[in-house]
Amino acid sequence: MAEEIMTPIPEEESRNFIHQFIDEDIAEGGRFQGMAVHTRFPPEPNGYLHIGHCKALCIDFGTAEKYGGLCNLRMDDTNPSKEDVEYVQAIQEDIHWLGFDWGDRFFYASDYFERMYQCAVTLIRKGLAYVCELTPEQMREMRGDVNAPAQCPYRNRPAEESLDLFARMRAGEFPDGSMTLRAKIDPSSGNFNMRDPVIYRISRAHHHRQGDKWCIYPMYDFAHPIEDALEGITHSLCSLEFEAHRPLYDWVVEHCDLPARPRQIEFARLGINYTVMSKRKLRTLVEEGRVSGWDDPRMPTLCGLRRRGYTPASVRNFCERIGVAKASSTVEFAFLEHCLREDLNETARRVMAVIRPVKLTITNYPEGQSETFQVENNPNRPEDGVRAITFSRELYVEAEDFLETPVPKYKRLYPGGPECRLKGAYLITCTGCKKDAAGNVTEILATYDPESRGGNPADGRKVKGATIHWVDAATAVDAECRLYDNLFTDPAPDAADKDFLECLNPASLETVAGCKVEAGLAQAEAPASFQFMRVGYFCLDSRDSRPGHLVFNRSVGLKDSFKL
RNA sequence: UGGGGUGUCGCCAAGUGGUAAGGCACGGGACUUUGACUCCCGCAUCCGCUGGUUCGAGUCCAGCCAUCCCAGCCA
Repeated sequence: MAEEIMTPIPEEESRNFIHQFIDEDIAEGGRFQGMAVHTRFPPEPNGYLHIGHCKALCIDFGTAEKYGGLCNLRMDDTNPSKEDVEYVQAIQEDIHWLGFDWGDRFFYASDYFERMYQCAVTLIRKGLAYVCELTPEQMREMRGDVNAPAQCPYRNRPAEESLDLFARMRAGEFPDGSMTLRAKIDPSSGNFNMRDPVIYRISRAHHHRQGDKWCIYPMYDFAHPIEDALEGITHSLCSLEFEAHRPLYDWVVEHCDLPARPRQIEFARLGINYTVMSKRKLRTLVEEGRVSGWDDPRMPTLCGLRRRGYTPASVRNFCERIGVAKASSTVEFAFLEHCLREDLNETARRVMAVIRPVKLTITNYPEGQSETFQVENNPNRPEDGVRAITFSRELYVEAEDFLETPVPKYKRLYPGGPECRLKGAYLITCTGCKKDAAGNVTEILATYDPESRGGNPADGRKVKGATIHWVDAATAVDAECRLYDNLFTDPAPDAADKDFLECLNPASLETVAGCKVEAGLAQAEAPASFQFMRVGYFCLDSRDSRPGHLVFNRSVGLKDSFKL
């Protein structure tokens, strides 16, 4: 039992700059010394989660776990005009699919509206907020510039007056957009977020949970730190674009008499080449019908990746391995594919299917005869068992596995070519082919060695040719395959000066009919991923579960199969 | 322009003053009942640039260059 006496190699502690900050915070003399680390994942329910959110999820949940703390799930629903319940459910499902668990800590920012309102009143009383009647245009004009501070004729409105006006804003006395509550901070700050930012606006949009209870809604910069503080969050991890908002975050934390003092730390969001990640752009693709929906297998959404055959483990592993830093980066799609291949190679069942079939006749195999072979489902996992496949005189093989005149180094079927192995069956030698009037190969002819059952030659000789996949023509089932490729042809469709719709890849979806698959595969339960002999990985479409409808990841094909 | 960030191999990314980890990609080889997988080997004399401090700098200092974000009553 050598493995029992071997001391386990400790997992390499993965550390990033966030961990360093937290270590300092909880160390003696730190901001949160001795306290438990508490984080949160705060999606706005205005779209589906994508793989970029998985990175945030890994950071939020991962950081809490690393420090033995907790991570809350919170819907950041402070802008009713963009949000919808449809997304709340989908977001939860996708997070669970990835395997993250928020326990009973599921919250809505909108549940804090009353307390946020009280915070605003507190600010007004302290002389730190005032009701402003400037129109959006006026406010923009009066925001000032480098040399000129912002101006506002209402800035010195007495607290009593603002208190009254703010209460009447809430009561619905004023039309949308006519007034705002502004924080009184610094009209001449170089950071425009601090030039008396709006913290409440009037909007009569219907809220998906609060209904029409409110007609004033808090702005993100005001609401978020309050949400965090109320939940006892110690570390509020978010993406880089909020960096310039941190002074405001801290200002709210300091002046609203909150029960906790959370700290915001920013990290670079995920970018992947050949794809777009912004919700706005993904929404455009859906709304313009460029894809079939948020769960189109070409989308980087979690539901899309799921239909494409990605496993939760592969997506999470990808997000763990790309690291966490502050330098904005664009990870190569190839790395995501690698993570999927790595997982599927270990866990996926192997199965045979022929995408572009050509008949192969074993001329010396008795007509009418048939036999059954037992083949392993996964050579890496014997516990996955075996399945039975039938074999007879007429088979189908991949059209690209035959060439009438071979190219250099070709080691598959061609007249006079090397002995090849039909995976799990017999050794065969190509003797010729039949063609139609147009010269297309319609049938490949070969002879087999009866003394090589299971692919093992009786004399133990080495096989020079390749091992190729096949299906029995008598029992194969017709299937339709959808082959997916990158949605964009341009590596950087997200680039600022580009119209990302112009970069769409017209060949991102190819439907191939007339594929031949093992009978068992066509009956399998969706969703499941399979490794497809030599050509790639595919899964049964989890949405369209009709037998024989396969999603094939062309771009996640087994690497480097012989190219003609 | 003002404010806030970032610049280490084609792509991520370690590195916290002592002489450039790792992964992906790529190239070569071995092995192989998936031309896959696996396994070996190779792949930054150099860390945006220029100076400076130091016995010694990717790591400290100064200047410069590049690039990203903000300047919504979005988040």
